[in-house]
Amino acid sequence: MYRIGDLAREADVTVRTIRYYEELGLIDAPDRQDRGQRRYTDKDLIYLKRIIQLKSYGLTLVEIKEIIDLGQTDPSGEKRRTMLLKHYREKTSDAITRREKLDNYIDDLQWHIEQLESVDDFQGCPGPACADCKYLEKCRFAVQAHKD
Amino acid sequence: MYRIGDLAREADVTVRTIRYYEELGLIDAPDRQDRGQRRYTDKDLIYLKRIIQLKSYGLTLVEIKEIIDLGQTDPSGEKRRTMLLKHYREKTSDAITRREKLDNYIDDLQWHIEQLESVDDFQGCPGPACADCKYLEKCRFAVQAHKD
DNA sequence: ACTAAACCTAACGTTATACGTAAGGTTTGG
DNA sequence: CCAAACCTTACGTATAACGTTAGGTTTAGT
Repeated sequence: MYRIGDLAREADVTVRTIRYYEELGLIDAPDRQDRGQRRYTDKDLIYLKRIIQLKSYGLTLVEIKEIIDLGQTDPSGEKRRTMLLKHYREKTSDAITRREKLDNYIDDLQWHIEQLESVDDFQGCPGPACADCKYLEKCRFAVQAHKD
Repeated sequence: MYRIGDLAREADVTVRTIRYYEELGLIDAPDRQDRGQRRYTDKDLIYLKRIIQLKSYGLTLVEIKEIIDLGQTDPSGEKRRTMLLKHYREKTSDAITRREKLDNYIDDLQWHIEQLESVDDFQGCPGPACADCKYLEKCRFAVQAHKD
């Protein structure tokens, strides 16, 4: 049994954060001892840590709630399972999209680094130096690609 | 020569956005015709598109400004080149870190999907069903890994 | 020469996220 | 018994990236 302060320490968040998550419905309102203080179990700690982990993946609290809510209702329906799957697959493809963008970004930085290391007049960019820049194609592509 | 509205259309942003970027120092204040309207060149358009591209990579306007500022000063110093390289390398490793997190997230979603597809009592999770869940290890790891 | 559309500056407003913080009172544990 | 930890309510905060008036000026086409 943890008191709220203990739970906060274990999960490395503030007490306010825990109450806030409860308010949002991210975690269940726990059992209360006699006259009112919250008491948590290990299971609660695991849930909380999962939330924090999802946050570290870049999800917002609202998105996390969506995921949690899907898992909460209707203890065994097949429809529900299907919905969950659909939802997870959407999340996955969103994430993959973001990943592709990140890859582009890293690639972009990469050739800028290469360019900096190899090009002489690295400050005249873009400018006359473009004429014989060996990264010209990537550069143009990078800019043009934005047009969709 | 573009007027601000033309530039906005070409880059698919609003006029306000362009003025705002100028305010932040992301783009140069362009030459003004006689009595005050902004006139832009193709070079300006390229700059603007590059900014938009960097935004699409998930950078904030402040981060974009940092990158731009580095490229602005001191037209030929070697120190500057070194700094730029350092900065770009930092950005790269930040991005790689983010990509790793994204990968974890995708992986996480992936086995949740697999679990949903194969586990019977997918709602008793976590709970007694954990005892013979074949994803137990990943699950525990996912939660524990958060401790750092 | 006229006029509607486009432009100008200045400055306040907006939406969203994720809590922080203060106030005033109650519970708990050593 | 008392300080530390807890409780609720509710207002405050910070940042981001523009949106939106308001009130006036410029420009381009007829």
